[in-house]
Amino acid sequence: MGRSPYCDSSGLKKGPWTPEEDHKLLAYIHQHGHGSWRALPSKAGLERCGKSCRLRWTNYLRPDIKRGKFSLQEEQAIEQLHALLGNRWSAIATHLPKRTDNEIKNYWNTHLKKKLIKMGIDPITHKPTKNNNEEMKVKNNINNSTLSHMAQWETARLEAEERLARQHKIQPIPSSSGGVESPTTSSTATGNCQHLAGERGVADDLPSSGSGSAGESKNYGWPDTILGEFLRF
DNA sequence: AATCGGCTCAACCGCTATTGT
DNA sequence: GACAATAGCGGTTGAGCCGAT
Repeated sequence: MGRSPYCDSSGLKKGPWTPEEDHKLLAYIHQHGHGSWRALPSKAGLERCGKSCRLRWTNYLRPDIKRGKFSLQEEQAIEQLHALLGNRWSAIATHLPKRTDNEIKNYWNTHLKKKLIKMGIDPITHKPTKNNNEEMKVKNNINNSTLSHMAQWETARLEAEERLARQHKIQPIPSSSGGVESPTTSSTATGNCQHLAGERGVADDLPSSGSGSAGESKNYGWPDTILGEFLRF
């Protein structure tokens, strides 16, 4: 495939963003939306590639981003979602409103992974690395059976959502968003999560097995009841 | 005060998926 | 259907900060 390179090397700036650049990007997006990221930098007067602009916006400048320390609840949610979804950070991010996949990924790599290792838990399998005490075993049995169930559910749900998305292309549904959501967040994790929250009927359409492609890590909205039950463990 | 090492996190890179022609 | 352009994802890097020595 003729894929364009990450950034044309011709004089485009790299590295940390300056406040002026942030301001230019923000001002442009507020006025016009991002439209085509590829075309945005020249229109906004930025010497950056579109990808860099998109990253800056989604990971830092978006108004619906919460920054700062992760709460205990968020931390537990990440641990449990990671046990279920693996390193699918964007999928995990859909369940943590206002957190970006990049932020969650960083937090996982710098804090949670180490914490689990310290506790004698394999951060990949989420199983005890050695024979821990009986209490741990019982706890993990509960978790594993729950997670296994949830994983099946998740796979099936992905397929259903995929079908739903295809239907929407044919027959677009009216948008119900009304919050801080900028016009540019339509394809972001948070946006999709909120969007799909109103489409939970898809669960009724669950197939028996699935092969949700790895790349399709968008649109993970869980029914609150199930997610709530899941996060209790 | 200097410097060393570990940690954090914003940003980059390479890839795949999706969309358009 | 083939190809090109674009969007998005996950892994990795490196600059800057901070505490220990």
